[in-house]
Amino acid sequence: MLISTRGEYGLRAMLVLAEEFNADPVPLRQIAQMEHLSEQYLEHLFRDLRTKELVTSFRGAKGGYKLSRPPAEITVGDVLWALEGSLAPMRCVAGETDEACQHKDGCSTRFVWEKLKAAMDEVLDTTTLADILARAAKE
Amino acid sequence: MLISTRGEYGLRAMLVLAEEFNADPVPLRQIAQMEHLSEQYLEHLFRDLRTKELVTSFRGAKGGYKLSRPPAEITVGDVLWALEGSLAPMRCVAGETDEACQHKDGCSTRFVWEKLKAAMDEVLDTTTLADILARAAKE
DNA sequence: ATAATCCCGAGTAAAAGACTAGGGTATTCT
DNA sequence: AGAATACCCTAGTCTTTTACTCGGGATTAT
Repeated sequence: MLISTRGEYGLRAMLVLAEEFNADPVPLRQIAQMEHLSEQYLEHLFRDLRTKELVTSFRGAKGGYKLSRPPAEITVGDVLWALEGSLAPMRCVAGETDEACQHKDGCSTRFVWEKLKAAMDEVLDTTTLADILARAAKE
Repeated sequence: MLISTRGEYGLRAMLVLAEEFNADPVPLRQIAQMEHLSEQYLEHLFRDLRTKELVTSFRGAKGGYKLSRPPAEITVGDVLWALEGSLAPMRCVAGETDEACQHKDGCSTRFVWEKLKAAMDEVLDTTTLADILARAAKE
């Protein structure tokens, strides 16, 4: 019941890009060094971030990545969903691949998972990268 | 980022006991049959539920398990915490084994995990087994 | 041309998850 | 007393997921 390193590292990397939003693209090597992460591992994460159109890539020398949208328009949920796949506490409320609950007799626990997911979504969908930067700046 | 089968099965089993709170102890075999679960696997879960004092066991013929407290005094969080170990999205906010965040430069993502955990705890700590039964009865 | 980058498919080692096996112990019913 | 019922406990195993590494190819600035 934990966010994996994909989500953790990915969010940290996205915050670096958020800080550099008005500058040149940032190469992964630089992010890796700043955040003490494996460059090769980051590449995998960024492949997903790119296909989900959260970042734009620039190839070749002087290349790197930039956010596709301003930091205020990217939520934590966007990032985690792209990297973790799903953020629901239970498959039956994950949406996406709507695999029905196979308990005919009305799964009584489902409403708990729905409440839990709603509470999580509330935070994930309202917190943006800009919010995090603003919060960090105050300290 | 999912609740495991431990939490899922355990909660379902606890709901059976909640329904039978005023009756005789319920043997695991019966719960296993009703919920289509492995009896042996349930035994493992109930060991944890017992050490966390959520259920009381009665050995021998006519034995089984009963809730240690009324259904209105056992929350979903109690059950899941007993079975899943921790319910935080990130180790650094899990409490318990307080392993400090090793980012000296003030981990800016931490506040997200704290908000997320708070939102989850709100649901987990306020929803009781009695609430779930009441909800299920309405349908 | 060359160096700096992103791009991509495999492969792998470790950990976690989801159980099963098989014995022991306490209690009750007959 | 003895059989049956049930909890109790330690191991072990199989599968899936996680967290990476490896090695090469494509693209672009200088």
